[in-house]
Amino acid sequence: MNFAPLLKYIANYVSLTATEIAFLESKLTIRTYLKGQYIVQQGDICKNVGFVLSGCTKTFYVDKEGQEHILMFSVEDWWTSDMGSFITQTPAYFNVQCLENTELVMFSYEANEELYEAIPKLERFFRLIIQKAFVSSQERIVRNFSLSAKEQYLHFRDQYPLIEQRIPQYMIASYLGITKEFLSKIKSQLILEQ
Amino acid sequence: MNFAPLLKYIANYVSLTATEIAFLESKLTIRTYLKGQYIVQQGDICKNVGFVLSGCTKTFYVDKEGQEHILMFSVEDWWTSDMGSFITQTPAYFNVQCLENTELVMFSYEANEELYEAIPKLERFFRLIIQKAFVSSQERIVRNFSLSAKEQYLHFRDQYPLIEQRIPQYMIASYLGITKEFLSKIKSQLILEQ
DNA sequence: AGTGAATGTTAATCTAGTTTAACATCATTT
DNA sequence: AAATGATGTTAAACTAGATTAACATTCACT
Repeated sequence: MNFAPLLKYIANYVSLTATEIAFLESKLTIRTYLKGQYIVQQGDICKNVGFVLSGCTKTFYVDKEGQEHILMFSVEDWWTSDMGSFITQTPAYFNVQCLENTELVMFSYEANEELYEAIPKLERFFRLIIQKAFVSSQERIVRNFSLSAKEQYLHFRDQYPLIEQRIPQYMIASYLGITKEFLSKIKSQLILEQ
Repeated sequence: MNFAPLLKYIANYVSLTATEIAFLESKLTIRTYLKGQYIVQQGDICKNVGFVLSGCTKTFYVDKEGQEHILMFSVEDWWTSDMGSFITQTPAYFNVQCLENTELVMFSYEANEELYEAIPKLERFFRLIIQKAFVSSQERIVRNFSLSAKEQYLHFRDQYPLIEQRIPQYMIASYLGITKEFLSKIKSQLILEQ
């Protein structure tokens, strides 16, 4: 059970005693999924929030035309879940699927509640990371309506250079909200421009 | 000092004792702004999160072309601030301006920190409301790339029928990420369709 | 009541990004 | 090495929404 990356991550926000760490670990589980497996499917109740130890997932939504829209990718040291489903324990709107073999630390709904009761510092920890997630979600909304597709792609490439290498281009197009054909055009334009 | 709407709102999430309420109130201030006044300007450090008692604000971003993009409206029982600036105490990205005379309960950064220390239930409260804000921000991203402008307008009208009455149409267009001319076209189409 | 500013409408022209469809490349399995 | 499926490219035709510009309406103030 390798909780080290999670503990290091938490230590950026709050500091836990040895006893608290032991209690925390006792409430968590580690689970591995194979490439292609679903962690959550649209309509499920999302029972866990996962912290990625290794691998990569995509969170996406299939619209009424059957089109897939990718909301986020999660790699090492990121979180993955359908937060809406998790917090209200109602059917999920999103799918979460593994793009690689993926190892996760699982925080179940019940474990989270117990952890908040027992260790208020963890409530602070989650408040802090959700605040950050909220802010970056808002920033993305702004980018959506103030940047062109090309500018958004450049921003993505800039901000997540490592993710771009690991993920097929048509999924990046879906994340950016454009077609794979248009992303291909943008990339060939960028090559000409250099 | 009329904190009643705030206390009622908080009671939906956590229950406070009379002593806790007294302490909370001692850390808060109420401030009124006139229509047109700025609560936060791009570049300021956002010192407060405001809870709207009455009135209405818009949170917007001015892009490099000078175009204004409205991220949210806040009316009674909603929150208003530049959350990114507030949590990191760095210069704001957004402007917050009053669309009506507006009365706010102000939570300063320092007050918030003291409140979290003194009353862990308030840390829970903020965690819960930020979780909700994060989820609705994600839902908006999905709508942005899976709905047409017309569908997005109908969704807005459905979800915020009262807000639509109070706000000029060109600001609603800005919120939806379309031009006022196109929103006008959509509305005349909808009238024909009936 | 009349004037100017703010808000809203209409229509023509334009463009960023979509759709469709055919083809190219790459990786995996047999 | 051939075959299959997954991924990526190119180009032509199309469309949702932007831009521009002229005009209409409503509001707020003297």
